[in-house]
Amino acid sequence: MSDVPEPALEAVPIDVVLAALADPVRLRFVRALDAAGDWVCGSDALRETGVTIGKSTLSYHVKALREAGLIRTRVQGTRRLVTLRYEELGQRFPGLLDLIRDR
Amino acid sequence: MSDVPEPALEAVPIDVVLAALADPVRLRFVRALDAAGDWVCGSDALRETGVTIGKSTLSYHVKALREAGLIRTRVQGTRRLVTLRYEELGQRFPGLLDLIRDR
DNA sequence: CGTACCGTTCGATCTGCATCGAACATTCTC
DNA sequence: GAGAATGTTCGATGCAGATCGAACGGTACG
Repeated sequence: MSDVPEPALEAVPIDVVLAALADPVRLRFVRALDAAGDWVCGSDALRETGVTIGKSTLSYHVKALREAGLIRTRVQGTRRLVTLRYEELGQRFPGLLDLIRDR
Repeated sequence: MSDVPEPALEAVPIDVVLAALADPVRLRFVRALDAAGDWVCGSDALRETGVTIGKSTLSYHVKALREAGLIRTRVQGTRRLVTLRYEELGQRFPGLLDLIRDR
């Protein structure tokens, strides 16, 4: 179980969220997570995006997204599963996820 | 009306908008424009933010915001008046302006 | 136990962006 | 027409962020 520590969304300013979403790799990654809609292995989600980056870079981006309050990370064996924080995001930043969905 | 050319909002991807808003100076500037709620001189809006940057830097940011479809620029004498593109933004990116309003 | 797998951390590097100052353009005013 | 005010453009610079590879740390599984 043991989740990776994450910030309370109330403590996250919109500035940080916008900065997190401004990176093209992270934006595509978040969209992939949204398409998955549930807990998913980060490497798998990355593969969906078609973007190829090193694993250290992915780790860097996942950390950025977690600290921006966008995703949650759970340890499962040798893997890390991630998911969007749908409920909390909907409360704190209503409409945010709708904005980044395909249009 | 709007003398300075601006993109059609349909042609602007959300990526560009997010990148435009990710800069702290531009975000504060947009908030100042939103507080004004109407055509306003960019230099005056900047003064409201309390941020002090050179005029060339302001020009650079205004251009970025315009090309991101967020603001409209009108020439009035020796000045440039700017305003948020409220109606179009509300249609193309509903909830976007609400997100960046104080919370 | 040893090995393969998945991920993090760290240092180095490189690129893009924000910033500035100087020069130029435009318009208003006297 | 001269000068002041506002703003744009351009070249140079500095810095933060994205990227990589190497080394390390757990965990599953033979």
